[in-house]
Amino acid sequence: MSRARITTPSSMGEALDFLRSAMEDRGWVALFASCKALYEGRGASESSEGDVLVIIKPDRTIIVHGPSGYKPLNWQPSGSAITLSEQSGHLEIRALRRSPRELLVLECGRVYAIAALQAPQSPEFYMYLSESEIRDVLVEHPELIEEGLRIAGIERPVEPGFIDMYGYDREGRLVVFEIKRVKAGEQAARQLLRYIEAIKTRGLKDVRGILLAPDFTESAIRLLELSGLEYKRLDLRRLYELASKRLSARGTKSLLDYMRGSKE
Amino acid sequence: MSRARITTPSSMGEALDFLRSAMEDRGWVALFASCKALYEGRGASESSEGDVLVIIKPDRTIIVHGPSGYKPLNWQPSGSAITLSEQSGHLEIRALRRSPRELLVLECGRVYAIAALQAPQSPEFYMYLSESEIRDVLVEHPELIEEGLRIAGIERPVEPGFIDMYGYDREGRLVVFEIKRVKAGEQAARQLLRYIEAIKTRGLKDVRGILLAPDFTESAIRLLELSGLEYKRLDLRRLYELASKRLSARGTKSLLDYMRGSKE
DNA sequence: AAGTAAATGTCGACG
DNA sequence: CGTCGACGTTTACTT
Repeated sequence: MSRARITTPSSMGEALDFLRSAMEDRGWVALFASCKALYEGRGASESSEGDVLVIIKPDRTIIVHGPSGYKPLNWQPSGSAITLSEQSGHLEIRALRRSPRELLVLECGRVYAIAALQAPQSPEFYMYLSESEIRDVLVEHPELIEEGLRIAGIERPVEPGFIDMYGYDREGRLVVFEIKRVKAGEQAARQLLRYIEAIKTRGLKDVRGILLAPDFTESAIRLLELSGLEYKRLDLRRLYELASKRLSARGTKSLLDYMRGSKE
Repeated sequence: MSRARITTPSSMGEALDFLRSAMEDRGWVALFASCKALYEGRGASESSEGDVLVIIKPDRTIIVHGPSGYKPLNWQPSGSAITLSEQSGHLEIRALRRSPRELLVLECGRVYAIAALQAPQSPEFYMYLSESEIRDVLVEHPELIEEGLRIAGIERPVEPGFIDMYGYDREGRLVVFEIKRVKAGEQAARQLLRYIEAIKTRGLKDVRGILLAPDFTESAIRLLELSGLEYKRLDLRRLYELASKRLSARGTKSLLDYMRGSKE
């Protein structure tokens, strides 16, 4: 049996039946129709009838797209209660959200086509780079952090856990790094602080600690400055480029290869 | 004949043909597929393979939705140049935006279902051609620009961005083309000039630059003549006729398909 | 749960 | 082509 089903329904009853069965059991629906939208909630809107693409996702997010532009004409977020019915020759789709109370009603005069997909396998979408990939790039390009830095090791076990990366600055002082792939919060700052204090209690006084992240929360910066620690913003795009180069040098096709386009 | 068409393609070639013809005349497309997404531009992202819904709107907005949430996983705004191709059993969809320079590449390993809707045929929209479609026609019909011209490549990255198209004239001189779908202004002329200067600074002196558009502003023409560049008016009606023919002739692997491949 | 800041924010208006 | 402001902003994170 196929996971995908499609139809160009010849009647509203047929369309309704198809939609009902498609929406059972985590169904996913794309519906081309001519319809009118009514919305009431935080704002209010009413549209004249026109061609739209209605998407219903497995999590019951509903999105109504017009023929142009990035933004949907109407939508209702995940978890809204969707009910289908036939009203005097029209297919009516209602999506109700409880808090805040918002209602979206679609009145479809004509249904051109419906496609449905069962039980989607979600992509493990990840943005930019993993923490270890960032670290690998920084090991090869310590100048991105500061001039004269020499990386000496990674994943070094210390009392409370593992130090992501460490090295020595141009004056020979030990520098300990904590790397975060996403915005670093107070948690990350505290983690670095613990490592630094653990090292200092072992007698090594002249230690620098630097938190590396694409961004920092206010509270993280406050704690770092209070504790005499440092932080340095990472340019993820730059890191991404270098990581791609690294990977393509190993024969893995990366986005940069696509961007290079045709070569002669 | 119905405005809507649907298919659950049994091969990538079939999917590609369906998509190509669906994208004629400001068509809409909804595509259920398992695919991997690569994006680089203002940000950068990469996803593992997973089920997504790809929407292509009549204005060439492309939106990639995952199985949950309001926000798309990836997208490219209206007017981006969308090209379709088959790459070693994968369906590849590329959407290129020039300013800011952003590229989205979708590698679909499986295509579950495609639904397409033909937009209402108001006369002005009937003649709609995207920049990439104009370029594709010109690649196959360089004689529309001048006799003896040979097109050598498209979407070539150069310092400031991407060259739309380039080739060699009957005397073997390199010719760089900038294509505009609408009336070309000073901006477009400057863009071409930047490309030409970038190439000249690399040592290649004998380069021609030609701006291609249905019309030109006075200031654009002034700048072009001042800079020793050329311009050539495009006959959109003629291009449209050829584009329609191109798309209706399916299954024929064109030069474009080879050029889109990363190497020869 | 409420408040705050970022986003590939998008989108429109205006100089 | 910039900058400014609004958005049913959404989303993630802190309090």
